Amino acid sequence: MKHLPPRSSRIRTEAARLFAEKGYAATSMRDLADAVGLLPGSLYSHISSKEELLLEIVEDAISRFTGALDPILASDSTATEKLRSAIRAHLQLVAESLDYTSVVFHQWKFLTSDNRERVVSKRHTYEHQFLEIVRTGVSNGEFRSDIDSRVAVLVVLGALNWAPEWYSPTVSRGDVDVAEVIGEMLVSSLLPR
Amino acid sequence: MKHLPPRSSRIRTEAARLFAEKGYAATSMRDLADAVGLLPGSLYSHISSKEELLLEIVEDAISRFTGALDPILASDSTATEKLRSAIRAHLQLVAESLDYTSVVFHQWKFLTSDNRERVVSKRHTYEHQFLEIVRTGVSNGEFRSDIDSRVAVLVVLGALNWAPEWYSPTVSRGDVDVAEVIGEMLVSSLLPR
DNA sequence: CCTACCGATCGGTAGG
DNA sequence: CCTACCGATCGGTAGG
Repeated sequence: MKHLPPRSSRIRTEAARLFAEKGYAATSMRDLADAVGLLPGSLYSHISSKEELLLEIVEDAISRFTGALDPILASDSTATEKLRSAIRAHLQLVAESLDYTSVVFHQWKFLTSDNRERVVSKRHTYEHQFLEIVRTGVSNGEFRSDIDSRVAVLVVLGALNWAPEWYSPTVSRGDVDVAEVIGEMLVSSLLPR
Repeated sequence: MKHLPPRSSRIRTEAARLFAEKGYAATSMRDLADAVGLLPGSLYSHISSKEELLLEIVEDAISRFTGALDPILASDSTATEKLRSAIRAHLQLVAESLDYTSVVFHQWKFLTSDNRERVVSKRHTYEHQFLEIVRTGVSNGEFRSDIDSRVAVLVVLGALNWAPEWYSPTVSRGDVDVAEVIGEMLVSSLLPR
């Protein structure tokens, strides 16, 4: 019988689940306390505030995304291969931690002032990593040049960011690997015809 | 000097704006009352409840989307042309009514029981309209057959549903028509190579 | 459409 | 980590 994870990380996991499911604003600290088996006030010996909890979840999740892209960007693959790897890595993270991903993409708006700005800028970093791949591909002729690179990134990330809404371990259990299909579609959308 | 729209429709417009901006749960009836220049209690002579207001906004918006696809599906164009038209129509609606679109895609989760089920089923109808286009294209050879049609629809709608996050009248004021670029990318992603 | 108000619930804290 | 509680705010209503 394994021992449970330390309470504070248990709290973060449950918070991510609740924020993903009900939304940040509609999740009360009492909901969270129930989920981890504490009384509401007791949460505050482990966390400092509700928003701090959201911030930790969001920053942690974004770091995983940007971190997964670093080795891909640093590799000496073609832009086409890099884009395909980036898409695969992104969907892998989505599947691995659906709740965290869902929170980072849909709940970051509830952060206020400084917290919000920091997160927005980290998200821009992630978008920029994709942009770099696309731009490289356009300039060396791998990708078609009649498509604006920034729009391309928004389309690709749009399709990917929407994935937590429907992507689930079940979907990928079929005989086709859904992530590969998505990657194939999105890469194709950029290849010259 | 034009006269203002009737108060009840003004309430719905402002509600859509606030729900889109702050989220449904985080928008209070007091926020809404302030926005339309009434006292909180007075709202209830025009609407029956907060959720009813959300339901009206969401159902109205979905109807515009499915309604826009009807003539496209009924036309005798090729699947490729239909898909391109559907994408254009979708983005047109997004640009025209950003708030309503944002609410329909991100706030429908706050509907409860019956209301929620009705809305989910209307959204499925919309997805099915796209699915029909893609399936037709696959079976007559216009679209590649190695891509699962359902996944294709989720990718296309993912990219489109994400658009309210960044798509704005400003974006399309450049020398390129962003909607055309998106359409070109998404159609290309399905063409045989 | 306002006045005046309801009970319920919110995030968070003091003191142990 | 619990007991006991805070002021603020919530969606909504009765009566005019």
